[in-house]
Amino acid sequence: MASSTVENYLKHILLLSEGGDGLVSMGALAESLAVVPGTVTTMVKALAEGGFARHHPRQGVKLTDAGRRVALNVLRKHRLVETFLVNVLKMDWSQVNTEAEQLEHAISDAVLARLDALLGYPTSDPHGDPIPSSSGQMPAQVYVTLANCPADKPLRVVRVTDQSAEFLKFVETSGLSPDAHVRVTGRNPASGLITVKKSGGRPIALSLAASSRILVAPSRSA
Amino acid sequence: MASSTVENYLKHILLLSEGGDGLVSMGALAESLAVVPGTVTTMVKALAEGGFARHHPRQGVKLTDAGRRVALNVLRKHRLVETFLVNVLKMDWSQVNTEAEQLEHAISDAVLARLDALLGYPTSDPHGDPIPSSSGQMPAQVYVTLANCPADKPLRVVRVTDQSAEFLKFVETSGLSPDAHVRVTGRNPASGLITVKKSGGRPIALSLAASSRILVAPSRSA
DNA sequence: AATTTTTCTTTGACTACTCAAAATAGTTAT
DNA sequence: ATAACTATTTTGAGTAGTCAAAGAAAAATT
Repeated sequence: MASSTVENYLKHILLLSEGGDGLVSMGALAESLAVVPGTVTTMVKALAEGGFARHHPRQGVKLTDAGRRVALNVLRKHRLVETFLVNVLKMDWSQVNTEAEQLEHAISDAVLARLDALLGYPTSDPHGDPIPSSSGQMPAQVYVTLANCPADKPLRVVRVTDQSAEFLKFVETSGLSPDAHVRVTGRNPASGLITVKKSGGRPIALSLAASSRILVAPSRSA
Repeated sequence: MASSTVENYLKHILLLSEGGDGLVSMGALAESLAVVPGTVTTMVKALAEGGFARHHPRQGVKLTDAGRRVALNVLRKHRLVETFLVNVLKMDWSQVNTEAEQLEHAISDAVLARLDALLGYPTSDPHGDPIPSSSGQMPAQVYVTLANCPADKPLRVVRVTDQSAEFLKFVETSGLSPDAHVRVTGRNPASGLITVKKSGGRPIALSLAASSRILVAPSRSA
C-alpha cells in the first residue's frame, strides 16, 4: 500500500506532467508539495525504488505505468469527494479542495464505488476538472482559455483551473462558475485586461492572468 | 493538531476506560492497538507530555479533560461516518467499522457538521453505539445484555458491542440487528447456551459469550 | 519468605519523512 | 574559456512511531 505521502507525490507529478513530455523537475515538484528540493530528490529515488517512477538525474522524474495508475486513482478520489462535498453536503466549492486533500487518502475503493453511484457517475467535478474513470482513463480536455478565445462568440465556462479559495470566491461572485454562458466583449493587451459579459449582465473585467485560468467551450445558445 | 496516531491512542483509551475508574493498563491498550507494550509506554508518556493523559507508572493511563475531548470527537466522527456509510451509501454494516477507522482521522469538523445534518442528527450508529454530541456529551447507556436478562419478557435489541465483521454477519443473518424484537425462551447455564425467539420466528441458539455482546431494552410490543 | 510469573519500562535500533546547508553539475553570460 | 548563476544532489541531523529484547517491579505461587 502506498502511503499518503507517496500518493501525494504521485498525484502532484501527474498534475505537473500534464501537457509536457511527462518529465517533472525537482524544483517544480518541491514547490508544488511545499517541501525543500532536497527532500524531493530523496523521495523521488524512493519512488523509483518502489517502481512508481523513473528518476532521470538532473533532468526530472517521470511516472511509470504503475505510478500513473495510483496517481489517477488518487485524483479520482479527490474529484469524486469534491463533487460529493458540493453536490450532496452543499459545501462551498472554494473550500472543498482542502477537505478532499485529506479524504483522498482515507477513502477505500469500496466506498469510492458507492459514492460514484450515489453521484450518478459524474465525469467532472464542481470546478470542471475531469474525473478519471475507475479503469484509469482521463478524458482529455482540449479547451481554450478565456484569455485567448475569439471575441463575441457565445461561450460556456467548463473549467476553472485554480483551486485557491480566493480565486474560486472571485469566480463565483462574478458568476463565472462552470456552465455559465458568457462572451468576450473586449480585449486590451496593453493594459492586460479583458472584459466579458454574461447574457443580460453587466461587463466583468478580468486580468489576462485570471482569464487564462478559466477554460471555455463554444456554446450554441447565447 | 493531534496526529492520527495520537487520536487513535486517545480513542482506544476512552473505549477501554468505560465502566472502570478510567485507568487503562498498558497491556490492554497494547492489545487493543495491536502494538507491543513497550511502544505504548513510550507513546503514553508522549501523550502525558502533550497534556492529553496522565501516566501512572506501573498502574495505567487516564485521559485528561483535553484528551477526553479529543477522544470523544474522534468517536463522534467514527460513528457518524459509520451511520453515513450504512444509511446513505448502503454499505454492509459488518464492513463499515474498518472504513470508518480511516475516515475518522481525515474528516474535518466542517464536513462532520454537514454530515450530521444530512443524517438528521442521529444519536446512535448502526450498531447501536451512542454518538457523542458535538459538545462532547455521550449518552450513558445502561442496558442489560441478552446473556443476563429475564426470560420471556419482550425485548428490543439496542446495541451490538462487537465490531468484528464475523460477529456482525452472524447477528445480521440471525435477524438480531438493533431494533429487532425478541424474547429469551431458554437458558442453560450448564451447556452455556441460551435460546431466543423473534416474534413468529424459529428459536435461535447463542452462546452466553455471544449473547453478552448484544444489549437489549424492555419492549412494550411483543 | 523465597521463587516464579506476569506486567511494565528501558534501551538500542530501524523506517519514513523532513530540513538546513554544503557540494556538485549544468547552463548562461562575459 | 572562464566566471557566475541556477538547479540538483548529498550529507548530517531531527521528529514520529515502531519493534525486539533486556531489565525492573509487582503480583501470584509455592
